[in-house]
Amino acid sequence: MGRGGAVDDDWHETLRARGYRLTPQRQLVLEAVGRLGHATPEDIASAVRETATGVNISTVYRTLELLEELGLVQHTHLGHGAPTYSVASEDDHVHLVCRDCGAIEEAPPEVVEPVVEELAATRGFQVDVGHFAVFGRCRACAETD
Amino acid sequence: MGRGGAVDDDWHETLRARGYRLTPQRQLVLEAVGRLGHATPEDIASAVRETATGVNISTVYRTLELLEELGLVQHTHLGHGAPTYSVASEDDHVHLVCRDCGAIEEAPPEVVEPVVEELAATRGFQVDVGHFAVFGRCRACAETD
DNA sequence: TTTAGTGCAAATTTTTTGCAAAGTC
DNA sequence: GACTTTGCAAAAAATTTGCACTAAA
Repeated sequence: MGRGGAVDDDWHETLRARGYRLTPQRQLVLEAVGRLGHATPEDIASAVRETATGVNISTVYRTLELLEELGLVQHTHLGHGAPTYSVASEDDHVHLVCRDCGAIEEAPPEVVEPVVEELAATRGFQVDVGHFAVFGRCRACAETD
Repeated sequence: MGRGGAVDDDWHETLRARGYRLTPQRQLVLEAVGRLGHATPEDIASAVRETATGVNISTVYRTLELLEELGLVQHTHLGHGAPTYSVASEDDHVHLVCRDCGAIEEAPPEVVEPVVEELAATRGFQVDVGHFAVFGRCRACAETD
């Protein structure tokens, strides 16, 4: 499931480099984010609660905020309510959110490449592909219709 | 400010056709949505409160839900917290949200045309261009950096 | 030991819901 | 007059914050 041993230790450095401490809660939250993929703070709290001693929900919020500030995780707004978190080291991808069933598909960034370039060229707008959210209806829902 | 007289009356029909009633609150909310552009329920409530007798916040929520169901308004998630509403009769457009200053630019749908077509062809995913939200940094913020 | 981090509980903020009164058809 | 809608207030989420206690370094 890993993508090389280095990643597993990098965050220790990242934390200490800025004077932050290494705690089991932070480790658990980071692991959960990686394991769950797109997960809301609530999802993460639940997952962590099963796996271990338990991490308080407010600690989850605080930890996610910290990890995001450090660039270890990032959040994306997928349309409904809560933002979802994922580890930043993973490849960026475009999110396809189905408005009917809520399913989330992912597509490679190349798909939106032409748009990204055009916006940069014509408007100087630098697209953050990781937060690129596309709404619509997935194949399954379109056919059910 | 109008875009033809027909539009002003159409919604009366739309409401009555389904047995809904025509109330000043509904009219005020719909007007405010059109006037404000991308507005949160809260924004709309404030705007309406100034203009008239006042419409309760819960009525604003209920009205927006109804108007959306009728296809008169639509909401878009632009990244931060609250969804924003706009009248559905206006041309669809792509939202460019700056992650630094929060500014919202709009781009014509042609910009994302190639992406829309590719997703339809390869995945059967029907993109709702009106909800297409692109995150990134606007020219001004990129230069300030 | 010293300072950061956590848990807990209370405070906020945002949206939803129940019901009686008021309004539209 | 019958049946919707609204306003109000309370109920539910979803986040945030203050503080005493615990734990890294």
